[in-house]
Amino acid sequence: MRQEPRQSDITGHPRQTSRMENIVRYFNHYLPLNSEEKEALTSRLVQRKIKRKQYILQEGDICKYFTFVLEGCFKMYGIDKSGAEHNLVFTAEDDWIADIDSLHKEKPSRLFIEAVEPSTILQISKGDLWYLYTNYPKFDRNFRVIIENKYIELQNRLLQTFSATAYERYESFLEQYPGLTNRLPNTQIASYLGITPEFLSKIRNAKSHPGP
Amino acid sequence: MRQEPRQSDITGHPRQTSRMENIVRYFNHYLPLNSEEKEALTSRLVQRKIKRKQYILQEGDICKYFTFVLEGCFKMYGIDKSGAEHNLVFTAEDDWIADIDSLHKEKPSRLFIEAVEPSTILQISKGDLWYLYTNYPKFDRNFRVIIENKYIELQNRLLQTFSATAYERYESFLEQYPGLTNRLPNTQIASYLGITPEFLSKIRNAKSHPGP
DNA sequence: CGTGACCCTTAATCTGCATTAAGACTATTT
DNA sequence: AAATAGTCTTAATGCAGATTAAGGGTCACG
Repeated sequence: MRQEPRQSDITGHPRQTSRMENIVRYFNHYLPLNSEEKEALTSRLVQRKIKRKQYILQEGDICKYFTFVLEGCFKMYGIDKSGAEHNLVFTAEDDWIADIDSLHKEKPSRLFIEAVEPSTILQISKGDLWYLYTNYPKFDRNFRVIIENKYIELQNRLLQTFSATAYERYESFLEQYPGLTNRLPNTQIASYLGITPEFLSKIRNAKSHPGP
Repeated sequence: MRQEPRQSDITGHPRQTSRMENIVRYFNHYLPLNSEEKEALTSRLVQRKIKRKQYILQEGDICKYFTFVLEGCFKMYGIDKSGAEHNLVFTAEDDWIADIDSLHKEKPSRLFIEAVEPSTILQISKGDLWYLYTNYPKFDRNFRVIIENKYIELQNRLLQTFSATAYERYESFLEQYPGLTNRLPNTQIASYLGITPEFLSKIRNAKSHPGP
């Protein structure tokens, strides 16, 4: 049913060269950085390649980095006491991911952040980020806006969770993340929607064979 | 069952005097303001008294203000297509409330913000807030941290919603908001927990008469 | 190229919570 | 002080989605 080859298949062998320009371009959507700020930022970023299923944060660890995704896709999830995973967010290209609670308060995280595809990321440590905040106020501004947008996303998600059925939430997911639908297995989408894969299967079936 | 008199009963006739010093004290928990910043902030705040059940934001309106609660309590909620309310957050003394989505993008809100007690608030308009951001970088910083904390709160709430039963969520609510338990009717708490008042009643009953 | 680790689906059964209804109690308004 | 509107509880019935089980498909990797 998954028609298109995955991103990683298209790309072939990703080059090992630095791709800091992507993050600079990203900031142009907010308050663009001048050359001094660019240098301050890029000199503090570390580029890493992450394999599928590799963690960049595990439960119990303290989140040390704010991570920018250049390529690939991550899920951030918690595990309940019966062992089931619950996806809080997906994060793909040109987006940030971190457990802000753990990062800020330097307390052990209750979450995992795991690559669902082979990925390339840029990471900045908390200390370096704080340095940028203190010395270049524009970063305070830019990250304020980034967090605000993430807050809005979560707020809409929470409202949906309370006020819509699983079927409606699935429809919304398809509209909101058309790019991710073909990249993620249904088990992951089900976990994001707060239902079981079996029930998602039922929903998809009902959708393609609508009753009288 | 509600033993203690409400805040408003204790206070009697609240004075009409300005209480800007509360918000200045609040900012001391973040980056404290110097006298110029205090003046810039307080000269842009408007103090208002709000009656119980009065709205400061209604669905369809554009959210114009960031609101600081001096006294009283508000709920922010959405209404689903069958007319049921779903509380996203409660906001009491020394906390901020706004529909950030509507405020930022100047689009009609899908939410209501309503006083659940007679309240006193301070409001700053979007334009004035943007002025502060632009001219006093400390406000970028302080509001970044405020939003981050609100993001953390929502993230924890979403995780709980997915991974805990209604009974467990009720227990958490009691732990996390002991001060609000006696101030809010159970209908409002049920709406926050994502259940009906009837089922909350059942939970409370099971809690006080635990089976064998 | 085979074998195990996922993944997808169907179907039967089960359950947490909703819905509906109704009565008692309690605030708030007049 | 009465009228009204909101609140709390109990109980019967209903349903969305979980659980369990099982069969078949597909992909990664030795």
